[in-house]
Amino acid sequence: MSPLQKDPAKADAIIRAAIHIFARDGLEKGKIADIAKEAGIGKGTVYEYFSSKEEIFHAMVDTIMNDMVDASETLYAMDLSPRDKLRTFMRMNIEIIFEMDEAMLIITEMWAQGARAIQRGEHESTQLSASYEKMKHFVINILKAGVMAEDFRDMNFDGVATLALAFIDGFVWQFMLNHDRAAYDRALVEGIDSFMKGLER
Amino acid sequence: MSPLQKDPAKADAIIRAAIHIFARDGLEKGKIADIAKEAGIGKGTVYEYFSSKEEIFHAMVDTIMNDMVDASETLYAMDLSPRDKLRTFMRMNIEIIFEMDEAMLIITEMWAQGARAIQRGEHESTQLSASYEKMKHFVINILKAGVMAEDFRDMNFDGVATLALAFIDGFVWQFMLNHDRAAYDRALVEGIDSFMKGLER
DNA sequence: CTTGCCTGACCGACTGTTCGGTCATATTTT
DNA sequence: AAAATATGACCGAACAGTCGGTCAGGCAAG
Repeated sequence: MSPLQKDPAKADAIIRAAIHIFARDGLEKGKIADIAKEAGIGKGTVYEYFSSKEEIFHAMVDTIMNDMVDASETLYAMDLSPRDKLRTFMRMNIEIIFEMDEAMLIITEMWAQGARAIQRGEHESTQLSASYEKMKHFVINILKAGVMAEDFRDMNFDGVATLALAFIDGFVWQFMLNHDRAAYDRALVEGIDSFMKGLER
Repeated sequence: MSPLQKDPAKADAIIRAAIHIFARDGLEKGKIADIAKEAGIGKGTVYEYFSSKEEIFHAMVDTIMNDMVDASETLYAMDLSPRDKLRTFMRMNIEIIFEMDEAMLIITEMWAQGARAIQRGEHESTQLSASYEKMKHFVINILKAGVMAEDFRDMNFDGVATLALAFIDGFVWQFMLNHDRAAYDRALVEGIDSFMKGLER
């Protein structure tokens, strides 16, 4: 499971290479040989650091989700009124995810993989949903602060946080297949405005 | 790419079998042999109806997206006030997608595939986004009717429709990895309420 | 007999993983 | 200091399993 001892920097280089290759070719079609080449090492060496392709998947998801949660945490730490904070949190989160476009493709595939596992009756998919829960708690806390400050109406926090995260993901989603920057900006502004309006007292 | 002379019912049976197998095993790992067995025919016969695995993908996406658009169209045709219509449209659409859970998994993978193609510079991904545009237009028309009837405030229709669809997709998404029915119901009610509240005048 | 669908054994390309061997560097010995 | 030795990171050729696609023959209908 763990990047064995050895040189952690090299393990990280392999992960970065893997993100690049798997984003380009897909989880199944992405070849270990290509990852090795991309990382500037031999194919055999990859197996000195990770014992299987699957283990690379896991390490990769950890890296990606940590990056995402870290970014969200930074946004969450901003010193703003709840209203402005929520608005900025949503907008910036979307921007960040867009910039992590390679990661997004991988997460999409891993998500499908996790959903299949669940439908098969396995309950393993904690890796992705744990990160998701963390992000949801950021939103919930902002919402609670907003109600406390009388910025927002009273609400079911979990439901509204779900709406917020659904919007973020669904939005990124839609524009994965439609790189129309102008439409994107317009929709983002109006979408967030409309969402914020629904929170008013 | 070509549909087929031959027996269209058998072609359809192959598609249905393919949806089942690919949802279970993934697009890459799903085997033609398994699809044939599931459809109750020999592997060679599959190739009488489709010339390649890729062609099965395309036909499958067509079938799935047609089913989804048809379902949305039925909802869209309901005779309700814009307010109730939008509410019902969103709720029912989510229910329908949940019931098409196998299809959802496949669309997720195809979506990632399409996004990769676009990042590669190819502009092919019309198949999925065309259906998406249709659904968006249903929403836009309901919104327009709502403004006309003075149910809703004035708005940027495209932006709000994007929000609505993002919510639908993102919502289904979140619960692909978390089959908590109670949480799902609560979040859905509150999410839609909040969304609708953002549309008030 | 001819036509045409149907079949599954077969082929060959592909790729995750293994493993015996190489070599740069560290450590010990002289 | 220099030689001898030990270590383990590194490598890629070879292996073994997998699967999409083909095709020569089977079988039913007319």
